[in-house]
Amino acid sequence: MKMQERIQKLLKQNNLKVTRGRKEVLGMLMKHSGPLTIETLHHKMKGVVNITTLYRMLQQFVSKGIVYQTDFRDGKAYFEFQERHHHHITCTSCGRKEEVRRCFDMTFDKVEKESKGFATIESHMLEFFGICKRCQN
Amino acid sequence: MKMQERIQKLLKQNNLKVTRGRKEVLGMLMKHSGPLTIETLHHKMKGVVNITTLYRMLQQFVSKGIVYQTDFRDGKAYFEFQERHHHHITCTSCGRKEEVRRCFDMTFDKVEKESKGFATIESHMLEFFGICKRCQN
DNA sequence: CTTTGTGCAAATCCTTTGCATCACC
DNA sequence: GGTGATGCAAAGGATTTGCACAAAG
Repeated sequence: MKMQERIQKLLKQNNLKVTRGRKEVLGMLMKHSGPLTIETLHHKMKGVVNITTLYRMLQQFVSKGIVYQTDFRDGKAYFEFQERHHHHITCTSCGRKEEVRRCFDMTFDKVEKESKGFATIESHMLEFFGICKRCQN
Repeated sequence: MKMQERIQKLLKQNNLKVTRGRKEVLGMLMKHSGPLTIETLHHKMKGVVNITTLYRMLQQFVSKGIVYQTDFRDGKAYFEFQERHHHHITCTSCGRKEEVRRCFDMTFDKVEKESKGFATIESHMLEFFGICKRCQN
């Protein structure tokens, strides 16, 4: 399936109107591998969407589960398209990031059964912090 | 070992001077179970430490691994003493939080071996999001 | 034509910085 | 006494809100 088709379907499935802005932003997130801040995304989308709209759009995407929101302890939110679910490791010295492909979903299934007050688990956020080889020297 | 003794030792081990503010903040974090925002902590510490100092203190504690910093996608940082390492599940509807006691460290050890550009993993952040039983009805 | 999305400007909230003073070791 | 810690005021960034207008279904 072509990307544009896929985007259209994704939006409709989630009761979101198919607007130019949403198509372009989702497209950018799909093409770009790795987490993006609103600021970076806004830069890439110059003239397409206002930054306020971007905030509102991403909030919706996250709540619908289309986009993964994460945090690297640097005071801003990061967003990434959920192509194949994965995580990251961030260097606490220089900020360099590497993708962690391993998926823990099987392990995490147990959490759902053990969380008494909860009906369902919808998502999780997992980030690793360490020192990269370059910084260790 | 008494709490005050333990705090003193913890600070010295990490080359941090033993000040009244640090002792009281660490003490509060140890007594309180569950993650606290700076704002809440500041409220509890009224007259003891300035909010700026609190920010600086917590930054240090986190970088030393004494305190666990996490994020619940609500725009503020949360801090918790690392008594026994654990995680949380947050209701995306009402914000209710439950402790997730299960520890995944054994599983996560594999990540270290697989992260080519990284020398060590120092910490990780893991949070679950879902719907609590109360909100499901 | 109704509902939902968007842009703009302003407001709000969280966090950091600079600098002078103070306290621990 | 010297280094690191603290307080205060101000600055800096990220995110949200209100409202009028525009676009999608």
